[in-house]
Amino acid sequence: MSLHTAHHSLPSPEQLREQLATAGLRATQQRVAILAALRTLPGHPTAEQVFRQVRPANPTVSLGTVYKALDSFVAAGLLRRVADADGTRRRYDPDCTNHHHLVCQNTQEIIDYCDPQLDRLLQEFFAARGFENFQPHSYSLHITGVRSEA
Amino acid sequence: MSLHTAHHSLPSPEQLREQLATAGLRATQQRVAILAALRTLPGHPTAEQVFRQVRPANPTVSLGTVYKALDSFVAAGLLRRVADADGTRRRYDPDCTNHHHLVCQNTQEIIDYCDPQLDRLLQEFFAARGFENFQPHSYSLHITGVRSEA
DNA sequence: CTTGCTGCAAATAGTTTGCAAGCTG
DNA sequence: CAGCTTGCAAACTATTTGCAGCAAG
Repeated sequence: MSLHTAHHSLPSPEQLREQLATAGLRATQQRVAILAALRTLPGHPTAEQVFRQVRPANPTVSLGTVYKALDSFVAAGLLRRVADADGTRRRYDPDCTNHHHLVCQNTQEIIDYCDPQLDRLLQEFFAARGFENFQPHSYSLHITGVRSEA
Repeated sequence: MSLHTAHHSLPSPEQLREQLATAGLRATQQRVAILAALRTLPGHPTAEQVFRQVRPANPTVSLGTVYKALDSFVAAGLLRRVADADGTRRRYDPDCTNHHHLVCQNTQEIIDYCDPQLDRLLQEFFAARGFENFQPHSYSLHITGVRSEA
């Protein structure tokens, strides 16, 4: 079973600029660098992690700018805000397609998990069942357990 | 379909004291009051909300104590820490049995949702499927949508 | 009695905001 | 060149910590 360790080929600066433009955002150097970092970092990075990834090559970028850029990305739908297990910090999920999460109880590690078959199962289940006063829109399954060494 | 608006009958101080003792915690006045508040408050309260609930009747309880008590409750398995949608604050879920959540996109409201049939479905699905290097333990479905007026 | 718990206040962590100066379209 | 964006620092919010005194078992 594949756990979808997202390694899309890394986009070029031009592609990033275009993504920003399409989203209706100004393609500043900082935003391009931040978006690039998001495509590089695995999992669901925090603002701090993005900052540390971006900083070396762009010593002028400030943490505040990272926060502002991430906010604008979320508003533009390029990114999703997710809470980490503790709820102490915010994480950003660069994958906006619907997916599920495996959470390791020991390490707190969060692994993305895609499963169209599961999606179908849930769709069908709730199509048949339905709620009285709630219109479901999307489903995300949070699977808690322990990572076993393969 | 019932949405399980948890209204167990409220436990007496003695029962609360016993719950604490059973969990291996000293039954201080503060903890009894805090545990009582958790049984009263609907949904997934924040530390602040618990504090405001407890304070009037117990003017001596401090916010710091609420935090410490909640932590010890979590450690003892009386409570679950959950993150709110924003990930900015921590919430505490007094229901430690397995359940799912409906999240309203408009109001951010979180509604508990119990469904043994769904639980069974998930159990069966993952029993058949299995992961390569992950041992699933429990499943929690996060259903995003909009609350429609009934 | 003795060990853990409380209250207070100060410390920390994460995020937001205000504003002058800079860059993008 | 108009207006969004940046960088910086200060402000906030949520949570943690240190420690002397108190109380539960």
